[in-house]
Amino acid sequence: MVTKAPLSFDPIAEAHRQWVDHDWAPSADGMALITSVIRVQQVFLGQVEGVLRPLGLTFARYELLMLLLFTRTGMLPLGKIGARLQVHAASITNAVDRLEVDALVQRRPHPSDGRTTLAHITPLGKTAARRATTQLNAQVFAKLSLSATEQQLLFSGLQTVRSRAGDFTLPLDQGRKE
Amino acid sequence: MVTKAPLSFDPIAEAHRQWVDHDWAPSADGMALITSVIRVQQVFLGQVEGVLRPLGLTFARYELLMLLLFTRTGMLPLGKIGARLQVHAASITNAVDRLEVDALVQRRPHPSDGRTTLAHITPLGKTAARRATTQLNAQVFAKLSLSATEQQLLFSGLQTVRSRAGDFTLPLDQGRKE
DNA sequence: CCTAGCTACTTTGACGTCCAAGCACTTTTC
DNA sequence: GAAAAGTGCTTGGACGTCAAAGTAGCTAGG
Repeated sequence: MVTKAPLSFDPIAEAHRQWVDHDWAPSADGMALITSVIRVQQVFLGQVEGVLRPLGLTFARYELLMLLLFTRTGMLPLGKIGARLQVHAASITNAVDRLEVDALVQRRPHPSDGRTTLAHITPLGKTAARRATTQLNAQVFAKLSLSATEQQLLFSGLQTVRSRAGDFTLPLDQGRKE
Repeated sequence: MVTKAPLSFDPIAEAHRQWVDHDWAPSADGMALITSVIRVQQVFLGQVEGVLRPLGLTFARYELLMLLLFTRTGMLPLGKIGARLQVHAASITNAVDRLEVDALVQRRPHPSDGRTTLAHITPLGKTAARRATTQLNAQVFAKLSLSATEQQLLFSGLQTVRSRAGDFTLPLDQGRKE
């Protein structure tokens, strides 16, 4: 987590100032926003992994486990998992490999399509996923130190970005409020 | 960048629904927000690195270069760089190693403190940094597809998160608006 | 002085991500 | 039906991040 003494100024606001000083003002806000998202991700991911590490999980594996946990049959083709989690197929292969080593997931051949492999969550995997969720909820998700309004605003703005990035297309024009 | 066909629903909104269904409602918003930030970071970073790759840079190295570029003397101790960019010392060592291979940066001994190493940006490094900035500004930072208001709102919310995470402490109570 | 304790940086190792290639198994096409 | 094209997963390589351990060099306390 790096855990250093805090700076006495906001480094991103400082970068924004530099951008304006260098006549890049039109891009300054965009730069600051993108840099902020990257940094906040680092902060959040650090908190999440801090909770998961003692449980022998990482966020990538946790997400995969939860996806399977929420599935009626407890299994999903690796390809679908990649589409849902928005990660490269190679990353899924990697994650499933490690989950399989820990016996939290098991690979199974697809009954009708020989190319496809299914990832199936084991009882051990379900237990691990539930326990991790309990801890994440208590130690991270429920303590964001942001007002409900702020959280809603942030989520909504980020949803717009995701939507425009082509992550998904909402049936209606939700996710936007002019 | 993954570049897959978009889903017909928002996967994070779906996860939020699952959280509520499983009686984890109090943590659902936090989970959704954190997951959103992690995903949006992936999107932004992908766009940025897409521009930088042809230039032989990564975002980590670009940030380091810009930090040096903005310095009067063009040099900074590795430790300070780590503090400013909020990354682990080992990551700085790694980044400087690679930048040095490309002759964009040069390591120099600190004049008075034998433990400290300075990273000094070369003329080649300055050129690379400026060219990269021009492209990033034009192709990414200036085209965020968000209204100025939305950007401002997002930035502000994220700044609050960073501030509360201990990244920095503002002299006044800026960065918050109740 | 000289040892004990910091500090600053590097090294090594574990993971995650992506890209590019390679394989094997469909599906299409003629 | 056999070749061509497409799909799904795995492999190997390049990078980035962090944690932990190791190595100099600085700084205090006795």
